[in-house]
Amino acid sequence: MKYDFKTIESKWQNKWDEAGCFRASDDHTKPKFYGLVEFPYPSGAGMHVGHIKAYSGLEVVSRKRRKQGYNVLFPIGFDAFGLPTENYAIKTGTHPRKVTDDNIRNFTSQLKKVGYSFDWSRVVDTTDENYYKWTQWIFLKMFEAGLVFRDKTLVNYCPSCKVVLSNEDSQGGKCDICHSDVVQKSKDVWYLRITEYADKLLEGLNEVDYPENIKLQQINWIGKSKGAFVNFEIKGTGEKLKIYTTRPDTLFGVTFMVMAPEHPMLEKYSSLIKNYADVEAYKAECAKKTEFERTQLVKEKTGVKIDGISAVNPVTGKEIPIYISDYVMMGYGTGAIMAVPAHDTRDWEFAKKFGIDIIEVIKGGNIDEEAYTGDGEVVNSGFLNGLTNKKDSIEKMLEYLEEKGIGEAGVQYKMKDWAFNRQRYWGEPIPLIHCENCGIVAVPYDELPLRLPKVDNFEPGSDGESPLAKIDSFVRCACPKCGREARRETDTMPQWAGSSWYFLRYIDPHNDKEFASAEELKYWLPVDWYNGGMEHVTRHLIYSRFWYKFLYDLGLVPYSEPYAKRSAQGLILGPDGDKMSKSKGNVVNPNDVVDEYGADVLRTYVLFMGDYEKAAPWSESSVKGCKRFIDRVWNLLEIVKDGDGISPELETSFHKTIKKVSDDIETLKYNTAIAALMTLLNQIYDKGSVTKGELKTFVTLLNPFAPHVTEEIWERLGETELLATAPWCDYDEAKTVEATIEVPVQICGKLRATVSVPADADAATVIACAKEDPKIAELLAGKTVIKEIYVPGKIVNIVAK
RNA sequence: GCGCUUGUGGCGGAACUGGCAGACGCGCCGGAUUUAGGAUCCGGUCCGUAAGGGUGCAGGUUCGAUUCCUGUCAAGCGCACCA
Repeated sequence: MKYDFKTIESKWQNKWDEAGCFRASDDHTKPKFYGLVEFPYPSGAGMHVGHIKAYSGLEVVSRKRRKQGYNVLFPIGFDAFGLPTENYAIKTGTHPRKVTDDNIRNFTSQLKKVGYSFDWSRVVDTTDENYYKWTQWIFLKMFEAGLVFRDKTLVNYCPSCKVVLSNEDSQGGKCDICHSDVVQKSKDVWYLRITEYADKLLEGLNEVDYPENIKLQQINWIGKSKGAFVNFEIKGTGEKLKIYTTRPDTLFGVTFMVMAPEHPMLEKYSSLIKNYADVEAYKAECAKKTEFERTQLVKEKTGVKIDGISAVNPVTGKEIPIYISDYVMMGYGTGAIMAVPAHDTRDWEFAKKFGIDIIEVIKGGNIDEEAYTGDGEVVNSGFLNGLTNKKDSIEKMLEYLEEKGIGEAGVQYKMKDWAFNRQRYWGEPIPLIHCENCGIVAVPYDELPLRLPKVDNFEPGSDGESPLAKIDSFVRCACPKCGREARRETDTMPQWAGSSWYFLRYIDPHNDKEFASAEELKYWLPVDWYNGGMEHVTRHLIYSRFWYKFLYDLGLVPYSEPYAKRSAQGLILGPDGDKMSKSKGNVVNPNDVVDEYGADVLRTYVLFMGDYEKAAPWSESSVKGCKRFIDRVWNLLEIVKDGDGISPELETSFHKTIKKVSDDIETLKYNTAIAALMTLLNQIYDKGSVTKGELKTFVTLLNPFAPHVTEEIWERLGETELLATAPWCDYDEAKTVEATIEVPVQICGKLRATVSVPADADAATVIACAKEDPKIAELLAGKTVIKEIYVPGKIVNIVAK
C-alpha cells in the first residue's frame, strides 16, 4: 500500500489543530522550554528553503521537549514593516496593509503545510497597532531615559530608496535594501544611544551560551579599545587639540598631526589659516566621495597641510605641522590623531608622500622600508628609553601624562549610535512632537498607539521627506505640554524596531495593559534557545539585546540577558553551489518540494543534508533519498508482528539509537541522528520483521523529524492518543554496549587483524588473545616485543622489532 | 590589511577526551522484477592487479594523528584608513 502523504499530512495537521496540542500551557508548575526562531519578513516571494532549515532545527527540539514533559513555548510571528512591502505597494498601487495581510496569509498557509508545531494562538504581527503600541511605548521610555537624541550630522543616505541608513544597514558602502551606493548627507537624525550600553553588551556575553564565533563577531563589532586622550597645544592660540591613541608609548615619535576634514576647529581658526581656500576645496572633494569610493582609495593618501597653525609635541616640545586628510574619520575618537609614521602604516604612507620626518622610537623593524608595528626596545624617547615591554611603557607614559595634566587613559568603541528613523510610510510612527515653545515633547502614553494615518499616496518626497509630512491632519497637533499648535515628527522607525522585542510579546501576546505581565515574563524568560542566521549577529542580535538590557535596567524584565543559548544554521546553497538568488535562477521553492515529496521528506532532508551550522548545496536526488527513507519506514507496516518488547538481537541497536538520537538533537547534529535511524531501519529489514513494540519506539524517535508519517503509523498500531504528546523513549546505558566486541590489533601502529573478546576482558586477556591470532603470531615470529598497549574497548597495539 | 571558519571518495558528509578513516545518504556498476521505461528489491563501490598508499601541502610530537604543535597554500564569511 503506497504512502499517500497528501491525505495523511493534512489529516494530522487538522487533528493537531483541533487538539490544540502545541499551545503553551498556563501551568507554571511544569518546567518550561522557550524555543525561539527568527520570525520571517513576509515577502511576496513566499517562503524560502532557508526558512525551512532555520525552523526545522528548533522544531525538532521543541517536539522532543514536549515529549519529555516540558511546557513548551514555540511561537511564530511576522516582522512585517519595511521597505520591500512599501516599494511593492507603490509599484502596484496596492495599500501596504493589504500587501502585508496577503503575504502573512500566504506564509501562514505555507508554514502550516510543513506541519510545524508552532503555537498559532500567539502569533505576533509587528504592524498590528496593538503590537506597535508597545514598540512606541518602549521608545518613549528610552526617550524619557535620555537615550533618544537628535543630531545634524553626516549620515549614510541611499539616494535610490531615499532613506537614511544606519551603519549596520550600509555595510560596505552599499544600501542593504537595494544595493546601490550610499552617499554621505547632512541631515537631522534621531539616534538611540546604544553606545551607552556598549560595556553591558560586552560583559553580558560572558553569561550566555553563544558559539564563540558569534561572541567574537559581536566583540569586534562593539570594538572596544583602550588607549589615551592627549591634548596637543595649538601654537599661539592657547587652544588644545585633543586626540585619541592606543599607542601613547610612541608619543616621542609624533612628527605631525592629522584632523578629519570635517573637524570643527578648522572653521574656528579659519582666519589664522592662510590656505583656507585649499582646505575648503579639499573638504568639498571629500564630501562628494561616497563611502565606497573612500574605501577604494585606500592605497593613495591625500590631504592638505594647514598653513598658519601648528601644534606642539607635548613630550618633546617640538613644533609639528597639522594636516587634514580623509583617512581620519570624524566619527571615531576625537576626529584628530597624532601621527607616528615610524610605527603606523597609514601615518607612514602619509609621511612618505608629504615628506615628513619619520622618527624611530621602537626598535625591531626597518622604518625606511615600512612602518614597524611590532614590539621592541624603546629608543629616542627620554624617560621611556630601554623599556622592552609595550605594556610597561604605556603605563609609564600614562602616569606621566596624568601627572603633567596633558592627557589621560580612555576607551573608545567602533560601534556608533543607532540612526533610528526612516523617511518612509510603512513603519511605526515616532511618537514625538515638535513644539516651538517646549522643544521636543513626547506623545502622552495614554494616546498610544499613535496610528499610521490611512492614506492613498505613500510615495516618499523627492527631498527625502517622509510621506507622512504631506498629511496635514497627522502633522498638525496640539502640544501636550503647552497646548499650542505643534507638529508631529513625520519619520517612522526603522525595520529593526519591531523585532527588537517581539520575543517578549509572545510570552503574553493578548495583554492590553502591559507589553507582558511580570509573572509570565518571570516564568518564560530567558529564551532557552534562539536559532537564526549569521547575518543578524551584528544587527538584530545586538539591537534586541540592547532593548532588553534597557528594560532590565527599568526593572521590567527579570534577567539581564534575553537569550540563554544561540545557534545559527548554515545557508542552503543552490544546486550549483552558489548562493540562491532570483537572478541566478537557482532558487528552490519549499512549496514545490512539499507538493512533490511531502512535508516529512522536506523536513528530514534539510536536517539530513549536512552539518546544520554549515552551508550546503541543495540536491534534488538526495531529497529522493529521504523520500525513499520515509517510504521504507511506512512499509514497515507490512512486516509488523505482534509483540510489545524489543527482540534480543536488536536490543543493543535500539538502546544505542535512542541514546544517539537523544544526544544528537541537543547538539544540532540532526544529520547523524537521522543517519542512526536509517542504520536501525536497515537492521530491521535485515531481520525481516518488526514487532509492534519496536515499531512504536522507532516512530517515537523519528516523530520530531517526520511527524505525519509517524503519527499515522502510531494510530494504525492501535494507539488512540496522539504521538505528538506521547513520552520520549528511555534507554539503558548498560544495554548500549555489546557483550562481545571486535578489537582491532595493530603491530607498530599498522592494522593487522581484529579479534573478538568479551567487552569486560582485562588487558592481559585481550593482548594474549591478540597474540593467538594466526596472522599476528606469524608477523611477530622472530621479533622482540618492546611494548604492548591496550586501550579498553578500542585497540591493541604491539610494538616489536 | 585584520578577525573568524573550513580543506576527508565522483558528490553531501561521518569519525567520542589522539585509537579499525570514509558511518548514513546520493551517484555509479552488476543482478532480480518489468513488454519497455519508471518505481522497487538484492549485491558491489576510497585508490591500486598486488605489496602498499591514502584526510590541501611540508615538517614535528606520539606505540598510534582527520584529531595536537609549527610552517605553508587555498576557499568561504565578516569587518575594513577604528588612530
